[in-house]
Amino acid sequence: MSPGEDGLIGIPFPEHSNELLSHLNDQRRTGLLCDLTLTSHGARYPTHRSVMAAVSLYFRRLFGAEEGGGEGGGGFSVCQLDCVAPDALDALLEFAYTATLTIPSSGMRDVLRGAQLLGIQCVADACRDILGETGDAEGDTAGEQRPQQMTSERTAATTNVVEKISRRKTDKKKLKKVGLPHNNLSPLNRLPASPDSVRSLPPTQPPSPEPEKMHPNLGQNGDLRAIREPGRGATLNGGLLHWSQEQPRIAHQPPIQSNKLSEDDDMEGLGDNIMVMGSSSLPTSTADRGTAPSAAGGGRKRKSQMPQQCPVCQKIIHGAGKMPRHMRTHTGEKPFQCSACGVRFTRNDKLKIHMRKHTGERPYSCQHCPARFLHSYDLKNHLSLHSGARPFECPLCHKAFAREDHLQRHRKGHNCLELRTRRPRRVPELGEEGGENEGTRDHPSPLSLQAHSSMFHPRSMLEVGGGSGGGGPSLLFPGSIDRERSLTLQALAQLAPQRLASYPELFLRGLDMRGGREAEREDPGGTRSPTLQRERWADDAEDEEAEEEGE
DNA sequence: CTGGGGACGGGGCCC
DNA sequence: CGGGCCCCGTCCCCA
Repeated sequence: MSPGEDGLIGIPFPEHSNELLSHLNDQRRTGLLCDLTLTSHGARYPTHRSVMAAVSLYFRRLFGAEEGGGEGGGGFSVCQLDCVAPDALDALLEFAYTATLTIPSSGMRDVLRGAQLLGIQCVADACRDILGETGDAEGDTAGEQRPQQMTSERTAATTNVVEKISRRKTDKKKLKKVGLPHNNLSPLNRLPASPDSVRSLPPTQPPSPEPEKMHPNLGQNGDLRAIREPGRGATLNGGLLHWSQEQPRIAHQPPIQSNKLSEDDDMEGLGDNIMVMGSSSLPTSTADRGTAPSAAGGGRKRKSQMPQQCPVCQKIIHGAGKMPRHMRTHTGEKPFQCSACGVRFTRNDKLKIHMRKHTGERPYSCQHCPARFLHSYDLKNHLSLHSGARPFECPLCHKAFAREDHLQRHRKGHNCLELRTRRPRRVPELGEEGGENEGTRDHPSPLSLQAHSSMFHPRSMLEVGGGSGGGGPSLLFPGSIDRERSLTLQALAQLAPQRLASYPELFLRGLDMRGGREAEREDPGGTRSPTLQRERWADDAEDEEAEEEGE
């Protein structure tokens, strides 16, 4: 962008907001400049009125009313919130100052209650989502009306587990679109419980929810994503916040000592009263990982390091010493700063690569042309240009791409409007029967990509299943959505006959958010691989389609 | 819309 | 066990 017409130059300071929040949190911890004290059952929490007003609709109204009343915002300095459990209040305050919500599963309800009372919409949404109380994709709004007791531990565990699935890399993209959770405090039309009522320890009257109606395009995890991964996108810099400092608050729920409680385990573990953050102390062997997919896929060697479970996002982090690195994605801490340009990074190795830009070092050179690259994968991508290889083919229009992400973008953007009329030519050497040769992580087979996620896109299915039917034409298999849905539900029964039958929407959402590749990676060659399932469904659908064409 | 570069987070391997 | 290094997949941005 060129300098402004009027000569004004805007100099962005991307880290300012992050550092600001970090410093505010420091002030809160030390009690510096705190002008508001929240109390709950005797526990006192010094805080800042401005921060609370920024994050809580309740406080915003509370202080706004005061100012309107002529006190200029200088009203009371102590607010008794016995209606919010101390632990929940602590978690909410932590969220307010770090954009990261860290709570044990057992305290989820308290936090939800507190978030509702205080009008912290995104937190309430996240808690409801995890507890399975959100209105689901079928428009069930009963969740909000459902008595909390009606949601059994099993249900909570189930939805929790599924939520783990959905809380994946796709979050980053959507988070960036949504913005920081603080920013996501959308202007509510309805007001929270009135300040007075809250001050007088009022009923658990939800301030206002209906998140899905307010952000129909966000998906049910929109706010949750923002909470779970604050460091992404807008790069909230928690600054001094270290994950280890948060450990005490979850000390009663130690990370998994061993074993990979991965998504594939989730499916197995449904109904086993899994408390995600606590997790059962599973045996160290891999026997409980079901069919030991590593043996089936012949994939990479199982690393010896103990996997650890992130207390924030419950993600299993493999590899020794990787947890601090992962936690920086939550805290936004970027301790590695470029001495040349000041850009900060969460990891030292990333800074090192970044420094190549300043040194001019491009260690990866192409053997066929003078091109040189900063990254090895750039060279890899580049080499595909020389080879002309386009191994990633769109199953619908058969357009080939050299890069997998370009194919994904092609499909996600619904850029392909040409419907497949027949099964594409298959490359013989790839092999297609049985899925043994479906490709490795490093060299994914194009065949494995044929089953695109939208083959059974939950949204489209649910929309159609919701009875509208008359909406826009489906991009795939027009007229066969019901068939897809049935196939999907069929597969659901295969995946988890008893446990998932009641939660198809959650399962579908999880698969949708998760992406097949990741799932496959976690269950290579396993029978629960969504990618394989998709392939089967796709093949089934194709077979049916071929039959129809034959008729 | 596509090709290409860059950023970012996770995993494997090694010390 | 922690950390460095490397590779990978994914996403975003720009031309």
